[in-house]
Amino acid sequence: MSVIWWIRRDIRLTDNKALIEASKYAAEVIPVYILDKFLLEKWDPKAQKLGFLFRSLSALDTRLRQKGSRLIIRAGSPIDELRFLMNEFNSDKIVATDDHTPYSRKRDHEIQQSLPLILVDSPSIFHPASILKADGTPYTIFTPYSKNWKMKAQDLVPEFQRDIGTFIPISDTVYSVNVSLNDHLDYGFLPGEENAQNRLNYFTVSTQEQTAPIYGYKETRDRLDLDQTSKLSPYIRLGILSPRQLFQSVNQAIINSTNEMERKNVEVWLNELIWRDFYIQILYHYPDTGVKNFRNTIRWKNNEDDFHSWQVGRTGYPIVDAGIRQLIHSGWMHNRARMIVASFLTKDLLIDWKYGDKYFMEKLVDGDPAANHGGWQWVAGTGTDAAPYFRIFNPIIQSRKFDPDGKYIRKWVPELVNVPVPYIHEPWLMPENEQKDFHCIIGSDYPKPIIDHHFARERALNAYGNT
DNA sequence: TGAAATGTTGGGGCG
DNA sequence: ACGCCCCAACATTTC
Repeated sequence: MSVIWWIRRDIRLTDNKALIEASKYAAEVIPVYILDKFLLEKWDPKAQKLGFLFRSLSALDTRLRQKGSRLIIRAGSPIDELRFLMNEFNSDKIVATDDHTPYSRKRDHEIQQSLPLILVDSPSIFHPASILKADGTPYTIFTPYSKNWKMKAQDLVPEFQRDIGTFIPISDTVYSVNVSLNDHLDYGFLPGEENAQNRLNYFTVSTQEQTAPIYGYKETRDRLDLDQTSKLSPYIRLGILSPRQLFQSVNQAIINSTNEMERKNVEVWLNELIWRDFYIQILYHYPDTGVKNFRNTIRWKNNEDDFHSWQVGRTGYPIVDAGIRQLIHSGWMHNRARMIVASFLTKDLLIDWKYGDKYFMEKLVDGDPAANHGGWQWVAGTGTDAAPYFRIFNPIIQSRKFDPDGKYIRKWVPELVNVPVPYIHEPWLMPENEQKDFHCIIGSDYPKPIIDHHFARERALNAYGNT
């Protein structure tokens, strides 16, 4: 008898409770990843997120081969594939890390009706059902949630298993990977556990030469030109890093901080991990968070031309277009840029956040339903713990504040590469002769703004205020 | 994890 | 010297 280790959002050997659990049931563990045809059909086959996934699977396969095993990848309907695999490998159990998205829960529930699927652990640090208000209902406001989270975290022993090493026995059946790993580029994110561990180490552990970026996170995280964020999200999204290890790294960084200011910086990043848990539990308790507003009804305009301009990064607002193009070209976007482009779509263009949510999910290598729905609803002012409806980002002010020299803009919007600093945030102000001098004619080389922000702001206040 | 409008204060120019 | 105005700088409120 063997046991199937069904890998989903836990593409790692380090600190994998499902793998440890699986190895308790049988001497032979069969590592399996199933490309879900229901999800695959919806995805652009050239999307970076697929490239990153394939390469991460490939990296896991390499690690498994070093241990005398290998990864079996199938494409199809999970329940059918699992049934085939159980027959082929004479398995009597399937073990997987639990997942709390509505789709995963429905799928797993259906599978459990006919197959012995055992779910353990969670992709969040705390299980979504484990942090509740005194009356047993879920939190819908972040601040009290985070207080409770932090209190519970004091008792949490953040220990993780380095590697389960020789626990994996040989599985000598060889299957071919039926997806091409070479069609996809993964750009900035190096796949696999080793790269993920290196990045986590770089971000959280200081060396003699330099202080770890986490100790400056509070001050620099919003700067688009400095790019001092952790860049861990794609690894966290696929479970290439375990949530326990993230928690332990943060704790260690707090212990290692040399002063109050450093500790405060680390706590801001810790807060981001708590936001992630918060939105995972929101989606768990309110499964329609992705399809309907948590609060408020907005009369969207949903103009198709406007949406298209936004999608391709041709709104005429450099900071908005830079963000979108970073997403298109790298599969990732700086967090500050995400807020700016999201505010522009929902408030300036009055386009339903669901369009933006869907677009982000298609493009982002770190696209996670819970965080994405939560973030979009927050910006749109329709969410659980939403930004007030009148909080409308001014793309010019944001640009000046967080990309003062236009370095980020010039990197992603090459049409503007010669535009000098005084005009970089609002190039339409350039006189015609300067447009010629800088090889950037507004209206042909680079678009005119598709909407006037001051007009758009008033319109948004009306649309939001009258609901 | 905003921004604009409005209010207040105080310094400097100037008749 | 004085009052007046302007406006920058900052604070508060409003959307």
